[in-house]
Amino acid sequence: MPPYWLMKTEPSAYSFERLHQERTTPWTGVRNFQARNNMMEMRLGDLGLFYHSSIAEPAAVGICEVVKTAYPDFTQFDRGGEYFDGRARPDKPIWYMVDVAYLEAFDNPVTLARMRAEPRLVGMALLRRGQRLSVQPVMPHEWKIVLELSKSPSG
DNA sequence: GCCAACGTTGGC
DNA sequence: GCCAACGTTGGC
Repeated sequence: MPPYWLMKTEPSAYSFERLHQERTTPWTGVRNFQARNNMMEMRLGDLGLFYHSSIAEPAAVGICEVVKTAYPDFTQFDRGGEYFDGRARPDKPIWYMVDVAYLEAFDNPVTLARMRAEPRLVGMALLRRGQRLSVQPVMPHEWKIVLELSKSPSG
């Protein structure tokens, strides 16, 4: 099991700043089976890169920690809500979520462009052509390199 | 069970 | 706003 993860979010939907304020949040709204399965593999204390997508400079901005392992995503039962799924039943949930907590912000956000330019990150799931998974595994060496990059400004 | 159509994601 | 990639849906 991969020890590290990447949590992708549009900051307009849920930002790292907001997680900082709230300290912890349920990771609701994941509606992709592979991403869900990744969350179901998460263990307490697992760490994740917090990634801001769909902005001018997409970037990993900090680190979050898994503080509650997978349990049913309540938004699937929220009739009329954005994430409602009529196929789901309380005794047969389809979608799961974990709780994540704010851990630390990077001194220097590591932009997607910078990751792409790093030869040692070739093969990272995030950089694979067409990769859209909102919850991804991160390999230990990739984790190390991203953290290393965050300690120095780019350019 | 195949696969075309459709919808969504997300970088650019 | 465009569009490539790819997951999902549904007709057959």
